[in-house]
Amino acid sequence: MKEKLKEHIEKLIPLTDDEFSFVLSHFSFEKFKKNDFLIQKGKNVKNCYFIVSGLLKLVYEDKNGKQHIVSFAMEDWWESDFSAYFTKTKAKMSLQCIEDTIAFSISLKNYQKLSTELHKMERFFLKKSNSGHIASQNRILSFLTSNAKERYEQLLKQYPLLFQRVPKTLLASYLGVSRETLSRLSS
Amino acid sequence: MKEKLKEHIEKLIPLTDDEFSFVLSHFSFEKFKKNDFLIQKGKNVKNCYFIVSGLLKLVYEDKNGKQHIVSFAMEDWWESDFSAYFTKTKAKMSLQCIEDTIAFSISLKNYQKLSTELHKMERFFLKKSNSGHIASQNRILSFLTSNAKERYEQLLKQYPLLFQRVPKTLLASYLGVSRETLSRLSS
DNA sequence: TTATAATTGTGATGTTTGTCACGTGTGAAT
DNA sequence: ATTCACACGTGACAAACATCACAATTATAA
Repeated sequence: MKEKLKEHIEKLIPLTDDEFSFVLSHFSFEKFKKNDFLIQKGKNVKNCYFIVSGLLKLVYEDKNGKQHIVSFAMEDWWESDFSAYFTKTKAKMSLQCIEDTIAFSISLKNYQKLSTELHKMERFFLKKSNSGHIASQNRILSFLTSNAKERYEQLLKQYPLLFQRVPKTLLASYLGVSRETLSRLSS
Repeated sequence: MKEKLKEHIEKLIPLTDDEFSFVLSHFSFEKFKKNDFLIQKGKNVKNCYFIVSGLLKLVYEDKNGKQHIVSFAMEDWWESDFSAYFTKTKAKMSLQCIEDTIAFSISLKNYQKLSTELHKMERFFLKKSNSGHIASQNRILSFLTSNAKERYEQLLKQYPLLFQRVPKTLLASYLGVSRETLSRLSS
């Protein structure tokens, strides 16, 4: 488990063993069951999570109670309701397990402490944040340039495994189309 | 001009005068005319820009030659083709002036140097990147939860001034609808 | 000024997508 | 074994949106 986190960080920033021990001391290790909530809308967001294994959905519920999937979170991903996390406000979204999940969590206090005390980690978080931003921009682009069918095919290509792991309803919700339309696209 | 940048940074991170001088030495000051390109697709992306005044569009051109607006950039914004900038690859998007524009630019080398040598600035960039990520996620949410008319009204509410400054065609391209549909929404 | 291009609105029409409804199959729980 | 929730497909219809075409107005440049 520790190795997973270490290898992940070292893809961007090499760390000595002592440095990694220091890093690790800022995290907690947590296990969750299918359907558990890591973040619940309306509540405080204590942590940001690094997913070791499992699968989650970051979900926004609109005024009509309809659920929209902002993101799937899987192995090697960092996820949270970042807006609520960083500004210490109530969650606007929920983060819920689609499968049993193992994760490391870090509180905002520890995130800031770690950033300050180990410069390398601030650099790591910066790089991660930049790639998150770029990934979101690409998703925006897919909405601008592609119709439902094309977005569906892009998703298939990018995450072929996702297909067998999550119900089509959730894929539809991620793609921004109705369940029925997605069903007709597959045929 | 300098004051604009200083005030902007100090909204997040206080700086001494000496520190700000040091920061400033990493930037260049540039002026652009309407229709000028700051970034051109297919070319290298030398800089990230802080917009002092003016208005720009970050545009992606699809395989059919159709243009899609990923973002408008205006006063107090940071903009670039971040993916190409950070990975030193060719631009997939263009950044072009809609109006005459004044900006500070910073090269990747100086961005990294500044981050390393003045810890505060790495923290500043991290905060900026986080808010950029959050803003993009909100835009994704607007595609998931809202139809063209609602997205149009949200845009109006968020940037009322934009309306008089840019042709409707560009607004339509930002919203992901056709020019004609947008025109009919307004009435 | 004059010519030319860009911007905007609007009608007609077709495509895409959403919604409602129904049926079937599957798996989990009692 | 039976019940019940969930997942999935599909038909019928309505709504949203795109595309093509044309006209009028407003910049812009020669």
